[in-house]
Formats: sequence, C-alpha cells, structure tokens
Amino acid sequence: MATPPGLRERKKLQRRKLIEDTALELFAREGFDATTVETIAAACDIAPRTFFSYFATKDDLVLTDYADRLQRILDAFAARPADEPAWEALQRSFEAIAADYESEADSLRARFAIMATAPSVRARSLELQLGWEFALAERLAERADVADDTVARLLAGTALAIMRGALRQWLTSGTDSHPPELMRRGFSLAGNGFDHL
Amino acid sequence: MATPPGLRERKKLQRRKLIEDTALELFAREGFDATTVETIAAACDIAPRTFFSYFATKDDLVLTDYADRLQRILDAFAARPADEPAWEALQRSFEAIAADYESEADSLRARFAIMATAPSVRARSLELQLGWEFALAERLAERADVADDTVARLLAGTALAIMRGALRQWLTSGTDSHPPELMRRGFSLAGNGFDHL
DNA sequence: TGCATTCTTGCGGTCACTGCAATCTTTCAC
DNA sequence: GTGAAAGATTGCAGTGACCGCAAGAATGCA
Repeated sequence: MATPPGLRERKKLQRRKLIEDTALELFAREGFDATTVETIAAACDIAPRTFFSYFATKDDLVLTDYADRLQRILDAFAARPADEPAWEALQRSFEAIAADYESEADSLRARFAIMATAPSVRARSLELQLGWEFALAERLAERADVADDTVARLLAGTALAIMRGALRQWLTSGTDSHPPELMRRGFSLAGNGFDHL
Repeated sequence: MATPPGLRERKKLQRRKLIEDTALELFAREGFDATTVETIAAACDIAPRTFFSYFATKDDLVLTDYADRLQRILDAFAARPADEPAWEALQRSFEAIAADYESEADSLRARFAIMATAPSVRARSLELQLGWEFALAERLAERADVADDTVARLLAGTALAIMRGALRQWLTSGTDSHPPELMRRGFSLAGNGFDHL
C-alpha cells in the first residue's frame, strides 16, 4: 500500500486523471455541450469506446471527486465522539471537509461553472448528493439521540442544504470569506431554528 | 376564460393529457426504460416527432405537474401577511400545498415509483426543485426579516428538504399519516433547531 | 371561401452510451 | 524466460433520445 499497487493500477489511475484534466480543459475552452466524448477521446489518444471504461458518463467527468468527498464526510462523522449531540457532530464533520475546499478552489470553481451551464450535470450532482443524504441519514439513525428515521433524514437533508449554500456563496462571492466559516454560519442559523425571524 | 379558449387549445391540452396518461400506464406496466418514446407515440397515434412538441423530454412526462405545484407554493406564500415571520409563512404555505397531496395520492405514488427506479427522472426532479428553491429564495429575500440573500437561500433549501422528507415518508409509510401533519412536524423540528438533540 | 396561422409529420442527422468479440498487454506461475 | 490466465483496449454495429428543417394538413378568422 505504501509503494504502488502494481503498474497496471498506476497506469489506470494516471490515464483516468489525464482524461479528466483534458476534458475539463476542453469544457472550459469550448463548452460542455460542444465537447463530444469523441473529441475528448481523440485528445487523449484513446478510442472513444475506451472512454466509457473510465467514466460511466460524460457528466461524471465533472463530478469525479464526489465519492471521495462523501467518504470524507462519513469518516469525519464516524470519528466524532458517540456522546456528542448529533447536530454538533454533523456541524463539525461538515466544517472539516469545508476546510479542504480552499485548496481545491480552482478545480471547484471550474466544475461549478460547468454546472451553471449544463443542466444535466447539475441534475446529476444533486442526485449524487441525494445519495449522500441517504448514507448520512443511515449513520445518523444509529445515534442514540436520533430515534426516528425521518428525523435522521431531515437532519441529513438540512446539513446538505447548508453545505450547498456555503459552497455556493463561497464560489460566487469574493475571496474574503472562508468555507468553514460559511458552513458554521449556516449550521448556526439552522441550529437556532432561524430564531431571529 | 370561463368558456374554453378555442378549440385548438383544448385539443392540445387533451392530447397532452392523453400522452401523459398513456405513457404513465406504459411505464407502470413495462418499466420506464423499457418504454421508448416511439412506443408511446405509437400508442397515442401520433408521430414520434410530434411527441417532442408536447414534452421536451421523456423524463418530463413523470414530472408534469411540477411547474403548477411551484406556482401554488409561490401563490400561497405571496398570500401570507407581510408582517408574519418568514419561517411561519413558509410553513403555512407548504402545509397548504401538502393538503393537495392526498387527492393526488395515486398519481404521486406512481410517479414516485418511477423515480425510485429511473435515476435520470430522479435527477431531473431534484433539478426542478432547485429551481423552486431559487424562486422561493427570491421571494423570501423581499421580506423585511430576511435581510441576507444567503439566509433566504438557506431557508428555502431547508423548506424544500422538509417537503421532500414529508412527501417521502407519506408515500412510503402506511396511510395512517397525513401530508400536512408530516410537513408541520418537519417544520417544527427544524424550526426548533432540532433542539432535543 | 380564401388566407394566415399553427400543427403535424417525415427525413436526416448528432451524440451518448451499450454489448460483443477480437486483439493486445500485463501478470504471474513455473 | 516462457506460456497461459487475467485484464485492458479497441472496432463494430446498434439503440434510443432529441433536434432542425421544410413540406403538408388542419384550423381560425375575415
């Protein structure tokens, strides 16, 4: 695990990354719709058919790190002490992943821009997030303080909404704000039941 | 406006409904993916090309009433007194549309079942809901007590999450629960900041 | 009845995505 | 080092959603 797990795997990962990078560049330059899978394949010197053994969907190119990020949220969540209130555990977990955002700012911005113009990507993104919601709700439901399945679902859904909001604001506003801060603010607002209203 | 607005329009609406009904029946019987647009068109005695002048997308067949429902939410929201707290206004508006659910139970159930199996439909549904969130956030931002745009967004996002949860629970659990009740429960939980946790 | 408007339809085409079977590469056992 | 097993790449042929266009049919109105 320390040293590479075989040349085969390494090549596969390398190539995957090459495809992704090439594609994102093309998307940025020519637009998402105007860039065909065939073009991407050609630019990577692979057969069009091969593309689909790396990515199931053209949309997925823009959303590669989603699975990773979910895993990071789940890990962070699992690492919280069991006696911590669920809401607080959620907040801390999301704050933790928000801290990673800043180092990926450019990539996120590029992907966000594509989502803004390509409905299918936006839709797929939301669907993946629904998967997150589900996974997170499952973990939440295991907590002692979250008896109900519906409550778990609602908690997860709210957390995700906060996350979307924070990410969105960070990416569209200037650079003066920081993701963890925005995330905290969202959790704080919702956690107080929007009580200033 | 009282009497039909011309035979042409009536026919168009009629036909639209025919296509929708036929399609939903086919989906239920054969499955969403297994039913091609061509099949639907044939069953309706129209040319395949004509289908697309009634529905932009095969997916949209399952989500026909989304635009209407959004309008109903917005209307209900606009009808709330201006001095009412935003959160309460939201709750009342969503409760109001939840009351309509029960009369459409069969249709909703059928559509929900399709969404459960067809990812593209689910994704499209979420994307439409994002549109709702946006529209609702705009209205919210006009309220005196919602100064911030981000707060408006967050409020709308939370409300939508509550709605999804309520709808989901109602459709998957037995018939012993009622949508407005579930909706109220969700709003109550979030409105209290999940304070029992 | 005749004309303008609007629908319907067929045609040809694009593009994402798939299953299959052949070919080539890497791995690994000997 | 060789050869066989396992895995990856590729081409081919096909499906199905969806689109632009232009011709033909239906409709509404004068």
